[in-house]
Amino acid sequence: MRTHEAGSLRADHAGQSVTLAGWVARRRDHGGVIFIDLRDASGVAQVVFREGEMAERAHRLRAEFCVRLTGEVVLRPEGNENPEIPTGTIEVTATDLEVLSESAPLPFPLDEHLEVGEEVRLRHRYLDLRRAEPARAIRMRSEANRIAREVLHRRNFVEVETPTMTRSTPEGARDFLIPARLQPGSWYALPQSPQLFKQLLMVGGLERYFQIARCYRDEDFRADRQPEFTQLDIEMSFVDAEDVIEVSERVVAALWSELAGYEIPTPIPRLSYHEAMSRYGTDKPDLRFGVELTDLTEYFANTPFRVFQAPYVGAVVMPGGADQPRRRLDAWQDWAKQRGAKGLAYVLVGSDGTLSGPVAKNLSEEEREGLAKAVGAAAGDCVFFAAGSPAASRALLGAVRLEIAEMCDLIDRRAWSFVWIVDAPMFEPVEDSDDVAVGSGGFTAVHHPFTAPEPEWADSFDQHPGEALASAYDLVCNGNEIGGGSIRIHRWEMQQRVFEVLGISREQAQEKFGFLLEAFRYGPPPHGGVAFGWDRICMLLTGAESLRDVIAFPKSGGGFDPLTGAPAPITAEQRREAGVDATPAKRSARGGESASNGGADREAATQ
RNA sequence: GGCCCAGUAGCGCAGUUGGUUAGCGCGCCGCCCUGUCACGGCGGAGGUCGCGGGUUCGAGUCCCGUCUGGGUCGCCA
Repeated sequence: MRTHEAGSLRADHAGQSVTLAGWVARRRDHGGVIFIDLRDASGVAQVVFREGEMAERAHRLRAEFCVRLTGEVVLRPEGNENPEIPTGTIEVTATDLEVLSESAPLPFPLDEHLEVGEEVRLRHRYLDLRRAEPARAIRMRSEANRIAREVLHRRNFVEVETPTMTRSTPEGARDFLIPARLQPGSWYALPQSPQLFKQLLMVGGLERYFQIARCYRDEDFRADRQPEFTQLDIEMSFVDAEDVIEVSERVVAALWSELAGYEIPTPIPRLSYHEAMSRYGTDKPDLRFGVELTDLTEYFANTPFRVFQAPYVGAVVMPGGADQPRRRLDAWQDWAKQRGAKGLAYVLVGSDGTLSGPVAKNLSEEEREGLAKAVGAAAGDCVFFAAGSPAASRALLGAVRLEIAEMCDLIDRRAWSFVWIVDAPMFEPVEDSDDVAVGSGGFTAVHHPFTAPEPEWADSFDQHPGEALASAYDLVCNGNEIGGGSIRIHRWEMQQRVFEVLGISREQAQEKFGFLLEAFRYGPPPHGGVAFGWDRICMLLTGAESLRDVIAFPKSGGGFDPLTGAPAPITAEQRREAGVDATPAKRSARGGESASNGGADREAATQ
């Protein structure tokens, strides 16, 4: 249909007759001479129509008409080159023009220079995708898929598709459900991740599995959360954590090398969960800047200030923050309250080193004396404090840290920082997590209930569940968790002990995970794996602002698809046929009723 | 579920303490234009001010409710 792609034409094509096909990106009509920017997937080329019939026909062209044309490639007249575009030295003098299809007036201009609201772009995503930037993001994602497949295929991984209509898998989230017409009243669930299937594939002897897997979680929306999202899911047999980390680093290094032109220094440094929490107040620290938390619990052990008579007192320093106007400091209070804190105590360090602010006068003279040194504050800085339970206080200070980085512009936008967070606890007390516990043991799994302990805790994790460390690892890039995984428990006895800590009875375990436990009766290999949040990785690699930019047809808030209008009501007939309202017939299926999952699993989810 | 912001022409936005016929830019339609490249010139069309109620002589503007979108906390990795 065409002989060349528009964006491929160069000066060497001069003199050739070419046939192009694409869209009218822009028309510049001078009456006697008309210029058309013809765009196809490869780029744009200028087409010239001169007087006579060709000009007459070109005059009727409009934006986004789909056309095919033939003409001669010629060098542009001296002084008329356009250095802005790769094809700027040439133009095509049209000798024939065929309108393949016309376009109605556009709902929004396909103009790189204009801002268009996201909602209208998504409603007409097929038009949005004709623009350079959205198209680039989608193409880059395709490259990311290719690179991951190449790395993994080279290492003899097997790409396997797992079901999307399944029994609910135990992640922490709500399931999307599909009524089963042939068993009215019974429902499939869409998988929250292929977690259990990939473990079954290990029992099945595949040894090295991967999948670019769609996952589904029915939770409320967030800036970067979609109800359906993609993981690069990996599982391996006969490995320890080092092996999984090594493969993960190969994948990530290849992605960043090819798509971001950045060579990730490997091995990627590691930080213990404990250290991350105490130094950065989060398990996904952004290490592109400093500003660490200081633990002042000891420092204020005998403080007269009641607020600081707490199990934990910590601080974080805002460089140059002492000259913030009162209004700004008040805004911090509101900001902290919005996060559920009572407020945000602060002390200003004056240019002469004296402390001011409402908190300062409550401190003892001794405390005031040594404070700046204790937190590493200089004259002109502002010190923010949080006091209370360690978890909540650190979380608040961690958020303050990010806010400071934003305000003081401490983040190098071109920098990449990667870090593994390791040695996370296996369990956390229920009261800390607010999770709906799977069982009633007073603990929930930090990762998921199939995560193995660190080898040194294998014998004793159930005696000290609050301290036991998991053989788990999370990969963090610029403060985003982009991947996570663990070594799994593969022996029945150990699994049983974990269930006991979680307060899951044998019957409950059988009901919820019976098919996995049965599989584990037949010589399961030691195994472990990892899953990468593919949407977020693509977002980071493309420099996109939003997850939606790297998804071809994303949903907007409330799970609504602005293009198709899904979800939509169904007819009474569909409703009846699907058995939505039917009561399930009693049957002795293995596993029993649909497994409700509490906050059992948080594997890898990293969306 | 809580909180914050937004919703005015196809798109992006302005609209003062409530006051005549709701504006601007782009786009669209028509005409003109032989070297533009975000072409230019002249003319024109296009509005349930998200929706519903209320206050008022009078509401785009004030109040209440509601819907949609974005952000955020809860939730969710």
